Amino acid sequence: MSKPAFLPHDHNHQRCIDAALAEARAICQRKHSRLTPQREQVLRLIWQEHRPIGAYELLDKLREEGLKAAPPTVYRALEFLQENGLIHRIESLNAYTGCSHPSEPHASQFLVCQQCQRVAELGSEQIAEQLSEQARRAGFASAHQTVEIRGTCAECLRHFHV
Amino acid sequence: MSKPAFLPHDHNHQRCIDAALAEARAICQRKHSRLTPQREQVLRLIWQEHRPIGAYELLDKLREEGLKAAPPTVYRALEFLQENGLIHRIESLNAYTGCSHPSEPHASQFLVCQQCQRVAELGSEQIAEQLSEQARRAGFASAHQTVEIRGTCAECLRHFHV
DNA sequence: AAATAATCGAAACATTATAACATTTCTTTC
DNA sequence: GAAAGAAATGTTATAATGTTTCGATTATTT
Repeated sequence: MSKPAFLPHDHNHQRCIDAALAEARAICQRKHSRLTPQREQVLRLIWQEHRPIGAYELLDKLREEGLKAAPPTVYRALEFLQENGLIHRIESLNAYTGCSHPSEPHASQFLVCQQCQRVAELGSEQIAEQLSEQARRAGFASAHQTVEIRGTCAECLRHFHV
Repeated sequence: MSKPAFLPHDHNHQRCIDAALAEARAICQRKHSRLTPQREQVLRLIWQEHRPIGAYELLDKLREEGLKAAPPTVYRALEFLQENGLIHRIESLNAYTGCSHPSEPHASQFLVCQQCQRVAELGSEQIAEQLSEQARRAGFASAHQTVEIRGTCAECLRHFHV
């Protein structure tokens, strides 16, 4: 995978959304996973935000779009999207964000900006390896890593002199 | 700091508890932080478990010990203990665990066993450094790292052949 | 002792997540 | 294309986690 990237605040985000949805459709078709209209709608709503979005925020947006949805509706969609690698859950925020390169399995470490709330994936296999290795030295067999770094992104550093 | 350690399942845990409480009292005295009876009680209850414990579990235990406690009682104590580096919050479990070496500030990565629910601290400055460095290359200023590895500890690997 | 700050009590409320079970829709098989 | 089975969705209720607010109490300082 490529380098981590916080896109400029003013980039054309519609392109991100369109690309993400197209990629998701392709992936699900390949895997015979059923990206139903509802699931795609949730994925689109997630991508429409620039920042991780909570389950109940999603629920509100679904309702704004006319769907008669209850919490399980959202959580089921989120579960499907996670299982298919299309979104990530940010544990430290209880929120969900679109995966920026869902086509290949990858290590995922997250940079979470405290100013603008945006998230970027680091995706360093090296770090993932090293974590697994250090764990192994303690006799521990790693199954899944949660790596989230809070801080300030480059753009916010410039703007706010934090 | 020293090597990460899952102690044997059958170690004398009372010693861990006593040592942790003694160290906590010393630290708080040094810092003029007020380790009140309630706060110490919460810390003890956390150490009495071998695994991370949730806020509401703690609440139940406080009540079992005769305290008339409400959620804020617990959360305030947890906040104090965290601020003073005496406990850690495990984000992926929404639960709290005693810090195994509170006297010195340290990097903290956690190994979380899915079988026995116990947690060990990795404490690798090297990994912490590397994460900060990778973030910095993306122009990102790190403030806090959450690193949690789910998997199976050595003892559970032997016992359960997972 | 009075003033100030820190801690605690209590009630209400807010947020996040799941359980249980009925119904509908899609897919497969005949 | 009809029946059977599997997957997805609807619905209601509830569990689990976390916060706000405000008043009372206790500790510390002056």
